[in-house]
Amino acid sequence: MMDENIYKKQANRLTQGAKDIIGNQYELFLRLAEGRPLRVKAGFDPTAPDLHLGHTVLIHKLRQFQELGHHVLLLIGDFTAMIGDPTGKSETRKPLTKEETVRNAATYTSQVFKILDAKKTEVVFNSEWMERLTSSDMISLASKYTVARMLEREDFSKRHKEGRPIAIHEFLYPLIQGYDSVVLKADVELGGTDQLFNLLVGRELQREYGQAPQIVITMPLLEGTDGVRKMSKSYGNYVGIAEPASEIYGKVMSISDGLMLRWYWLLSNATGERIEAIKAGAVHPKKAKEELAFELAERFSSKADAEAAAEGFRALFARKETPADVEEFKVSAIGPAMGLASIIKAAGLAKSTSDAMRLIEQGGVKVNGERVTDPKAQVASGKDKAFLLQAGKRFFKKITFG
RNA sequence: GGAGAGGUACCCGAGUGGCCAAAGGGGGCAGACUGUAAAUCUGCUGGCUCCGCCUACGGAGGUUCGAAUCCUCCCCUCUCCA
Repeated sequence: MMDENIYKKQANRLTQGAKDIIGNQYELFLRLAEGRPLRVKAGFDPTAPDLHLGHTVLIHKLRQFQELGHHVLLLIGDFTAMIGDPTGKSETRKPLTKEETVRNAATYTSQVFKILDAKKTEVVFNSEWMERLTSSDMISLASKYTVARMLEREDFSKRHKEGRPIAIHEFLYPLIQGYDSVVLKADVELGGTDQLFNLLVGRELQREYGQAPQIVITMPLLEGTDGVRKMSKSYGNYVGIAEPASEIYGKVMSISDGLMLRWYWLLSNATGERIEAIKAGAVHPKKAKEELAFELAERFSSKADAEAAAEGFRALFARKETPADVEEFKVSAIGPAMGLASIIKAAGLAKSTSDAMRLIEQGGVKVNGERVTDPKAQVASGKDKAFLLQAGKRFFKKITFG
Protein backbone atom coordinates (compact mmCIF):
# COMPACT_ATOMS: atom_id res chain seq x y z
CA MET A 1 0.00 0.00 0.00
CA MET A 2 1.16 3.47 -0.85
CA ASP A 3 -0.24 5.02 2.30
CA GLU A 4 1.39 2.50 4.49
CA ASN A 5 4.78 3.39 3.12
CA ILE A 6 4.21 7.05 3.69
CA TYR A 7 3.35 6.49 7.33
CA LYS A 8 6.26 4.16 7.82
CA LYS A 9 8.54 6.81 6.45
CA GLN A 10 6.99 9.37 8.74
CA ALA A 11 7.39 7.16 11.78
CA ASN A 12 11.00 6.70 10.86
CA ARG A 13 11.63 10.36 10.48
CA LEU A 14 9.80 11.27 13.65
CA THR A 15 11.84 8.90 15.74
CA GLN A 16 15.18 9.84 14.20
CA GLY A 17 17.65 10.57 16.94
CA ALA A 18 15.24 9.50 19.70
CA LYS A 19 16.50 7.63 22.74
CA ASP A 20 13.36 5.77 23.77
CA ILE A 21 10.12 5.16 21.93
CA ILE A 22 7.34 3.73 24.12
CA GLY A 23 5.11 1.82 23.07
CA ASN A 24 7.28 1.44 20.00
CA GLN A 25 7.73 2.66 16.50
CA TYR A 26 4.96 0.38 15.27
CA GLU A 27 2.48 1.86 17.68
CA LEU A 28 3.44 5.29 16.42
CA PHE A 29 2.94 4.07 12.88
CA LEU A 30 -0.56 2.84 13.73
CA ARG A 31 -1.43 6.14 15.32
CA LEU A 32 -0.14 8.03 12.27
CA ALA A 33 -2.05 5.74 9.98
CA GLU A 34 -5.29 6.90 11.56
CA GLY A 35 -4.71 9.77 9.21
CA ARG A 36 -5.78 12.54 11.58
CA PRO A 37 -3.59 15.26 13.10
CA LEU A 38 -2.06 13.85 16.26
CA ARG A 39 -2.01 15.85 19.47
CA VAL A 40 1.66 16.16 20.33
CA LYS A 41 2.49 17.41 23.77
CA ALA A 42 5.74 18.68 25.20
CA GLY A 43 6.05 20.28 28.58
CA PHE A 44 8.49 22.93 29.65
CA ASP A 45 9.49 24.17 33.01
CA PRO A 46 9.54 27.92 32.69
CA THR A 47 12.89 28.05 34.43
CA ALA A 48 15.38 28.64 31.61
CA PRO A 49 14.53 31.81 29.78
CA ASP A 50 17.62 31.75 27.56
CA LEU A 51 17.32 28.90 25.16
CA HIS A 52 20.35 27.21 23.69
CA LEU A 53 20.69 24.50 21.06
CA GLY A 54 20.31 21.81 23.70
CA HIS A 55 16.79 22.92 24.43
CA THR A 56 15.98 22.99 20.76
CA VAL A 57 16.47 19.28 20.17
CA LEU A 58 12.96 18.70 21.43
CA ILE A 59 11.51 21.75 19.81
CA HIS A 60 13.04 20.75 16.53
CA LYS A 61 11.37 17.39 16.84
CA LEU A 62 8.06 19.13 17.49
CA ARG A 63 8.61 21.12 14.35
CA GLN A 64 8.91 17.91 12.39
CA PHE A 65 5.56 16.79 13.69
CA GLN A 66 4.16 20.14 12.74
CA GLU A 67 5.47 19.88 9.22
CA LEU A 68 3.58 16.64 8.83
CA GLY A 69 0.40 18.39 9.84
CA HIS A 70 0.16 17.43 13.48
CA HIS A 71 -1.08 19.58 16.30
CA VAL A 72 1.53 20.74 18.77
CA LEU A 73 0.61 21.44 22.37
CA LEU A 74 3.28 23.48 24.04
CA LEU A 75 2.65 23.04 27.71
CA ILE A 76 4.13 25.58 30.04
CA GLY A 77 4.30 23.90 33.41
CA ASP A 78 3.63 27.01 35.38
CA PHE A 79 1.72 25.13 38.03
CA THR A 80 4.21 22.29 38.34
CA ALA A 81 7.06 24.79 38.34
CA MET A 82 5.78 26.01 41.65
CA ILE A 83 6.36 22.53 43.00
CA GLY A 84 9.74 22.18 41.39
CA ASP A 85 10.50 18.88 39.69
CA PRO A 86 13.19 17.07 41.60
CA THR A 87 14.28 15.21 38.45
CA GLY A 88 18.00 14.70 38.27
CA LYS A 89 18.64 17.02 41.11
CA SER A 90 18.38 14.48 43.90
CA GLU A 91 17.35 17.32 46.14
CA THR A 92 14.12 19.14 46.65
CA ARG A 93 14.18 22.17 44.47
CA LYS A 94 13.05 25.49 45.76
CA PRO A 95 9.76 26.67 44.33
CA LEU A 96 9.48 29.54 41.90
CA THR A 97 7.29 32.49 42.58
CA LYS A 98 4.30 33.20 40.42
CA GLU A 99 5.97 36.30 38.99
CA GLU A 100 9.13 34.49 37.96
CA THR A 101 7.08 31.81 36.35
CA VAL A 102 5.05 34.21 34.28
CA ARG A 103 8.07 36.22 33.20
CA ASN A 104 10.06 33.17 32.20
CA ALA A 105 7.21 31.68 30.25
CA ALA A 106 6.93 34.82 28.16
CA THR A 107 10.60 34.78 27.19
CA TYR A 108 10.29 31.12 26.50
CA THR A 109 7.51 31.29 23.98
CA SER A 110 9.03 34.24 22.17
CA GLN A 111 12.16 32.20 21.48
CA VAL A 112 10.43 28.94 20.73
CA PHE A 113 8.68 30.44 17.75
CA LYS A 114 11.96 30.87 15.97
CA ILE A 115 11.56 27.17 15.33
CA LEU A 116 7.92 26.34 15.69
CA ASP A 117 5.19 27.70 13.53
CA ALA A 118 3.24 29.88 15.92
CA LYS A 119 0.07 29.44 13.90
CA LYS A 120 0.17 25.70 14.31
CA THR A 121 1.08 25.73 17.97
CA GLU A 122 -1.25 25.77 20.91
CA VAL A 123 0.38 27.17 24.02
CA VAL A 124 -1.24 25.97 27.21
CA PHE A 125 -0.49 26.56 30.88
CA ASN A 126 -1.29 23.78 33.27
CA SER A 127 -2.35 26.23 35.93
CA GLU A 128 -5.43 26.70 33.75
CA TRP A 129 -6.88 23.41 34.89
CA MET A 130 -4.77 22.62 37.93
CA GLU A 131 -5.85 25.67 39.87
CA ARG A 132 -9.44 24.66 39.41
CA LEU A 133 -8.87 21.18 40.73
CA THR A 134 -10.44 20.73 44.16
CA SER A 135 -8.87 18.90 47.04
CA SER A 136 -11.14 15.94 46.44
CA ASP A 137 -10.19 15.90 42.77
CA MET A 138 -6.61 15.85 43.88
CA ILE A 139 -7.19 12.94 46.22
CA SER A 140 -8.95 11.08 43.45
CA LEU A 141 -6.01 11.67 41.16
CA ALA A 142 -3.58 10.57 43.83
CA SER A 143 -5.54 7.37 44.36
CA LYS A 144 -4.71 6.24 40.85
CA TYR A 145 -1.05 5.63 41.51
CA THR A 146 0.79 3.71 44.18
CA VAL A 147 3.81 4.48 46.30
CA ALA A 148 5.54 1.36 45.09
CA ARG A 149 5.20 2.50 41.50
CA MET A 150 6.43 5.96 42.43
CA LEU A 151 9.48 4.41 43.95
CA GLU A 152 10.27 2.86 40.60
CA ARG A 153 11.58 6.20 39.66
CA GLU A 154 15.31 5.97 40.10
CA ASP A 155 15.66 9.30 41.75
CA PHE A 156 13.02 8.52 44.35
CA SER A 157 14.17 5.01 45.08
CA LYS A 158 17.73 6.16 45.47
CA ARG A 159 16.80 8.82 47.91
CA HIS A 160 14.49 6.49 49.76
CA LYS A 161 17.19 3.85 50.07
CA GLU A 162 19.71 6.36 51.25
CA GLY A 163 17.31 7.72 53.79
CA ARG A 164 17.22 11.15 52.30
CA PRO A 165 13.97 13.04 52.45
CA ILE A 166 11.29 12.84 49.79
CA ALA A 167 8.57 15.35 50.43
CA ILE A 168 5.06 14.15 49.71
CA HIS A 169 4.42 16.92 47.24
CA GLU A 170 7.23 15.65 45.05
CA PHE A 171 5.06 12.67 44.24
CA LEU A 172 2.52 15.09 42.89
CA TYR A 173 4.84 16.30 40.19
CA PRO A 174 4.73 13.23 37.98
CA LEU A 175 1.05 12.79 38.76
CA ILE A 176 0.21 16.26 37.61
CA GLN A 177 2.39 16.02 34.55
CA GLY A 178 0.62 12.78 33.68
CA TYR A 179 -2.74 14.32 34.36
CA ASP A 180 -1.88 17.09 31.91
CA SER A 181 -1.75 14.43 29.22
CA VAL A 182 -5.20 13.29 30.23
CA VAL A 183 -6.60 16.79 30.05
CA LEU A 184 -4.93 17.47 26.72
CA LYS A 185 -5.77 14.04 25.30
CA ALA A 186 -2.22 13.70 24.09
CA ASP A 187 -1.40 11.14 21.42
CA VAL A 188 2.31 11.65 21.74
CA GLU A 189 4.45 13.24 24.38
CA LEU A 190 8.03 14.30 23.84
CA GLY A 191 10.57 14.86 26.56
CA GLY A 192 14.21 14.64 27.52
CA THR A 193 15.58 11.30 28.66
CA ASP A 194 15.37 12.51 32.23
CA GLN A 195 11.62 12.81 31.80
CA LEU A 196 11.01 9.16 30.95
CA PHE A 197 9.39 8.27 34.25
CA ASN A 198 7.05 11.24 34.27
CA LEU A 199 6.03 10.55 30.71
CA LEU A 200 5.23 6.94 31.53
CA VAL A 201 3.01 8.03 34.38
CA GLY A 202 1.07 9.92 31.73
CA ARG A 203 0.44 6.65 29.90
CA GLU A 204 -0.80 4.95 33.05
CA LEU A 205 -3.11 7.76 33.98
CA GLN A 206 -4.54 7.99 30.49
CA ARG A 207 -5.40 4.29 30.74
CA GLU A 208 -7.03 4.94 34.11
CA TYR A 209 -9.12 7.68 32.56
CA GLY A 210 -10.09 5.52 29.62
CA GLN A 211 -7.84 7.01 26.97
CA ALA A 212 -5.38 5.36 24.64
CA PRO A 213 -1.98 5.79 26.27
CA GLN A 214 0.25 8.35 24.63
CA ILE A 215 3.30 7.32 22.72
CA VAL A 216 6.36 8.52 24.53
CA ILE A 217 9.41 9.72 22.67
CA THR A 218 12.46 10.82 24.60
CA MET A 219 15.28 12.77 23.06
CA PRO A 220 18.85 12.52 24.31
CA LEU A 221 20.69 15.40 25.89
CA LEU A 222 22.81 17.35 23.46
CA GLU A 223 26.52 17.53 24.16
CA GLY A 224 27.91 21.04 24.30
CA THR A 225 30.66 22.53 22.15
CA ASP A 226 33.25 20.65 24.20
CA GLY A 227 31.71 17.41 22.96
CA VAL A 228 31.67 15.85 26.40
CA ARG A 229 29.37 17.48 28.87
CA LYS A 230 25.75 18.25 28.24
CA MET A 231 25.16 21.66 26.81
CA SER A 232 24.60 24.09 29.60
CA LYS A 233 25.04 27.73 30.21
CA SER A 234 26.95 27.12 33.40
CA TYR A 235 29.54 25.03 31.55
CA GLY A 236 30.01 27.75 28.96
CA ASN A 237 29.72 25.14 26.20
CA TYR A 238 26.48 26.35 24.75
CA VAL A 239 25.28 28.01 21.58
CA GLY A 240 22.44 30.35 22.40
CA ILE A 241 19.69 30.70 19.87
CA ALA A 242 19.50 34.43 20.45
CA GLU A 243 23.14 34.88 19.52
CA PRO A 244 24.10 36.66 16.30
CA ALA A 245 24.36 34.47 13.21
CA SER A 246 28.12 34.96 13.03
CA GLU A 247 28.52 33.58 16.55
CA ILE A 248 26.33 30.59 15.89
CA TYR A 249 28.13 29.89 12.65
CA GLY A 250 31.57 30.25 14.20
CA LYS A 251 30.77 28.08 17.20
CA VAL A 252 29.31 25.33 15.08
CA MET A 253 32.32 25.42 12.77
CA SER A 254 34.63 24.83 15.67
CA ILE A 255 33.06 21.67 17.03
CA SER A 256 34.79 18.36 16.43
CA ASP A 257 33.88 16.12 13.51
CA GLY A 258 32.48 13.46 15.80
CA LEU A 259 30.26 15.88 17.60
CA MET A 260 29.12 17.24 14.27
CA LEU A 261 27.41 13.94 13.52
CA ARG A 262 25.54 14.01 16.81
CA TRP A 263 24.40 17.51 16.11
CA TYR A 264 23.33 16.49 12.65
CA TRP A 265 21.12 13.77 14.03
CA LEU A 266 19.56 15.89 16.71
CA LEU A 267 19.37 19.35 15.19
CA SER A 268 19.39 19.31 11.42
CA ASN A 269 16.77 18.64 8.80
CA ALA A 270 19.19 16.52 6.81
CA THR A 271 17.87 13.12 5.90
CA GLY A 272 19.18 9.95 7.46
CA GLU A 273 20.80 8.98 4.15
CA ARG A 274 22.62 12.27 3.97
CA ILE A 275 23.94 11.89 7.49
CA GLU A 276 25.07 8.35 6.78
CA ALA A 277 26.91 9.66 3.74
CA ILE A 278 28.68 12.22 5.86
CA LYS A 279 29.54 9.59 8.40
CA ALA A 280 30.94 7.35 5.69
CA GLY A 281 33.19 10.15 4.51
CA ALA A 282 31.43 10.65 1.18
CA VAL A 283 31.19 14.33 2.02
CA HIS A 284 34.20 16.32 3.11
CA PRO A 285 33.75 16.96 6.82
CA LYS A 286 34.46 20.61 6.41
CA LYS A 287 31.79 20.96 3.79
CA ALA A 288 29.36 19.06 5.97
CA LYS A 289 30.15 21.30 8.89
CA GLU A 290 29.61 24.39 6.77
CA GLU A 291 26.19 23.11 5.81
CA LEU A 292 25.23 22.47 9.39
CA ALA A 293 26.53 25.83 10.56
CA PHE A 294 24.60 27.51 7.80
CA GLU A 295 21.41 25.64 8.52
CA LEU A 296 21.49 26.58 12.18
CA ALA A 297 22.56 30.18 11.61
CA GLU A 298 19.73 30.58 9.15
CA ARG A 299 17.20 28.96 11.44
CA PHE A 300 17.86 31.39 14.25
CA SER A 301 18.36 34.56 12.18
CA SER A 302 17.85 34.82 8.45
CA LYS A 303 19.27 33.52 5.23
CA ALA A 304 21.04 36.81 4.57
CA ASP A 305 22.64 36.79 8.02
CA ALA A 306 23.72 33.20 7.58
CA GLU A 307 25.32 34.01 4.24
CA ALA A 308 27.13 36.97 5.72
CA ALA A 309 28.31 34.81 8.61
CA ALA A 310 29.60 32.14 6.26
CA GLU A 311 31.42 34.65 4.12
CA GLY A 312 32.88 36.36 7.17
CA PHE A 313 34.10 33.03 8.44
CA ARG A 314 35.75 32.11 5.15
CA ALA A 315 37.44 35.50 4.98
CA LEU A 316 38.73 35.28 8.52
CA PHE A 317 39.95 31.70 8.58
CA ALA A 318 40.46 30.58 5.02
CA ARG A 319 41.88 33.80 3.65
CA LYS A 320 43.02 35.20 6.97
CA GLU A 321 41.54 38.55 6.17
CA THR A 322 40.38 41.13 8.59
CA PRO A 323 36.63 41.09 8.92
CA ALA A 324 34.86 43.93 7.18
CA ASP A 325 32.71 45.09 10.03
CA VAL A 326 35.13 45.48 12.91
CA GLU A 327 33.56 47.00 15.93
CA GLU A 328 35.00 50.30 17.00
CA PHE A 329 36.15 50.92 20.51
CA LYS A 330 36.94 54.36 21.79
CA VAL A 331 39.62 54.73 24.41
CA SER A 332 39.86 57.91 26.39
CA ALA A 333 43.49 58.83 25.95
CA ILE A 334 45.28 59.79 29.12
CA GLY A 335 48.59 60.77 27.60
CA PRO A 336 50.59 60.68 24.39
CA ALA A 337 51.17 56.95 24.80
CA MET A 338 49.39 54.14 26.59
CA GLY A 339 50.15 50.58 27.55
CA LEU A 340 48.83 48.19 24.94
CA ALA A 341 47.80 45.75 27.64
CA SER A 342 45.52 48.20 29.35
CA ILE A 343 43.87 49.02 26.04
CA ILE A 344 43.23 45.35 25.38
CA LYS A 345 41.62 45.06 28.75
CA ALA A 346 39.56 48.20 28.28
CA ALA A 347 38.30 46.92 24.93
CA GLY A 348 37.09 43.77 26.64
CA LEU A 349 39.47 41.43 24.82
CA ALA A 350 41.09 40.25 28.05
CA LYS A 351 39.64 40.00 31.50
CA SER A 352 42.51 41.71 33.28
CA THR A 353 45.68 43.60 32.50
CA SER A 354 47.72 40.59 33.56
CA ASP A 355 45.68 38.45 31.23
CA ALA A 356 46.28 40.90 28.39
CA MET A 357 50.01 40.85 29.06
CA ARG A 358 50.04 37.08 28.91
CA LEU A 359 48.15 37.19 25.66
CA ILE A 360 50.78 39.52 24.20
CA GLU A 361 53.68 37.42 25.46
CA GLN A 362 52.18 34.38 23.81
CA GLY A 363 52.01 36.00 20.43
CA GLY A 364 48.27 36.34 20.38
CA VAL A 365 48.11 40.06 19.75
CA LYS A 366 48.49 42.00 16.53
CA VAL A 367 48.41 45.73 16.00
CA ASN A 368 47.57 46.66 12.41
CA GLY A 369 48.44 43.12 11.45
CA GLU A 370 51.86 43.22 13.08
CA ARG A 371 52.46 40.81 15.92
CA VAL A 372 53.48 42.50 19.15
CA THR A 373 55.31 40.41 21.73
CA ASP A 374 56.44 42.93 24.32
CA PRO A 375 53.91 42.83 27.16
CA LYS A 376 54.81 46.36 28.12
CA ALA A 377 54.51 47.76 24.63
CA GLN A 378 53.23 51.29 24.45
CA VAL A 379 51.17 52.66 21.63
CA ALA A 380 50.81 56.26 20.62
CA SER A 381 47.44 57.58 21.62
CA GLY A 382 45.89 60.57 19.96
CA LYS A 383 42.99 61.58 17.80
CA ASP A 384 44.63 60.41 14.59
CA LYS A 385 46.27 57.30 16.02
CA ALA A 386 43.51 54.79 15.44
CA PHE A 387 44.65 51.23 14.89
CA LEU A 388 43.34 47.74 14.33
CA LEU A 389 43.73 45.44 17.29
CA GLN A 390 43.52 41.67 17.03
CA ALA A 391 43.54 39.41 20.06
CA GLY A 392 43.56 35.70 19.35
CA LYS A 393 42.26 34.40 16.05
CA ARG A 394 38.76 35.67 16.18
CA PHE A 395 38.59 38.91 18.05
CA PHE A 396 39.10 42.28 16.44
CA LYS A 397 38.50 45.81 17.60
CA LYS A 398 39.19 49.06 15.89
CA ILE A 399 40.71 51.28 18.52
CA THR A 400 40.22 55.00 18.35
CA PHE A 401 41.13 57.66 20.84
CA GLY A 402 39.01 60.46 22.11
C1' G B 1 20.77 14.72 70.92
C1' G B 2 25.75 11.91 70.52
C1' A B 3 30.42 10.47 67.73
C1' G B 4 33.64 11.37 63.86
C1' A B 5 35.47 13.51 58.91
C1' G B 6 36.19 17.68 56.14
C1' G B 7 36.04 22.92 54.00
C1' U B 8 42.70 24.74 49.46
C1' A B 9 42.74 28.84 43.03
C1' C B 10 37.17 27.97 37.59
C1' C B 11 36.54 22.40 39.10
C1' C B 12 38.83 17.98 41.23
C1' G B 13 42.78 17.43 44.43
C1' A B 14 48.11 17.39 46.96
C1' G B 15 50.31 20.06 50.67
C1' U B 16 50.66 19.36 58.20
C1' G B 17 55.73 25.84 60.42
C1' G B 18 59.86 28.87 56.22
C1' C B 19 62.28 26.51 49.66
C1' C B 20 54.05 28.20 48.71
C1' A B 21 50.90 32.66 44.35
C1' A B 22 50.52 26.82 46.62
C1' A B 23 52.24 19.80 43.30
C1' G B 24 49.21 16.98 39.84
C1' G B 25 44.94 16.49 36.78
C1' G B 26 40.67 18.62 34.32
C1' G B 27 38.83 22.83 32.08
C1' G B 28 40.09 27.43 29.73
C1' C B 29 43.34 30.69 26.78
C1' A B 30 47.50 31.46 23.27
C1' G B 31 51.15 29.54 19.58
C1' A B 32 52.53 25.53 15.91
C1' C B 33 50.20 21.91 12.77
C1' U B 34 45.25 21.42 10.02
C1' G B 35 40.20 21.21 6.79
C1' U B 36 37.70 25.30 10.78
C1' A B 37 38.35 21.12 13.70
C1' A B 38 40.02 16.68 16.31
C1' A B 39 44.59 14.41 17.79
C1' U B 40 49.50 16.00 18.92
C1' C B 41 53.43 19.33 20.64
C1' U B 42 54.73 24.01 23.35
C1' G B 43 53.57 27.92 26.67
C1' C B 44 50.27 30.42 29.96
C1' U B 45 46.29 30.12 33.58
C1' G B 46 45.13 35.71 41.24
C1' G B 47 45.49 41.24 40.71
C1' C B 48 48.19 45.75 39.88
C1' U B 49 51.04 51.59 38.59
C1' C B 50 54.31 44.03 36.67
C1' C B 51 62.40 43.13 37.25
C1' G B 52 58.57 45.31 42.43
C1' C B 53 54.16 45.42 45.24
C1' C B 54 49.25 43.77 46.93
C1' U B 55 45.57 40.13 47.95
C1' A B 56 44.81 34.77 48.68
C1' C B 57 44.11 28.30 51.28
C1' G B 58 35.61 28.66 54.97
C1' G B 59 35.13 33.38 58.75
C1' A B 60 37.14 36.06 63.10
C1' G B 61 40.94 36.27 66.53
C1' G B 62 45.71 34.27 68.70
C1' U B 63 50.86 31.83 69.09
C1' U B 64 55.46 32.71 66.16
C1' C B 65 60.96 36.31 63.48
C1' G B 66 57.69 33.52 60.02
C1' A B 67 51.20 29.92 59.29
C1' A B 68 47.33 26.96 54.10
C1' U B 69 49.97 24.30 57.95
C1' C B 70 49.76 25.12 65.48
C1' C B 71 45.73 27.11 69.23
C1' U B 72 40.61 29.33 70.33
C1' C B 73 35.75 30.56 68.87
C1' C B 74 32.18 30.71 64.89
C1' C B 75 29.83 29.24 60.11
C1' C B 76 28.95 25.39 56.55
C1' U B 77 29.13 20.30 54.37
C1' C B 78 29.37 15.06 54.85
C1' U B 79 29.35 10.12 57.41
C1' C B 80 27.88 6.95 61.41
C1' C B 81 24.79 6.24 65.92
C1' A B 82 20.09 7.53 68.69
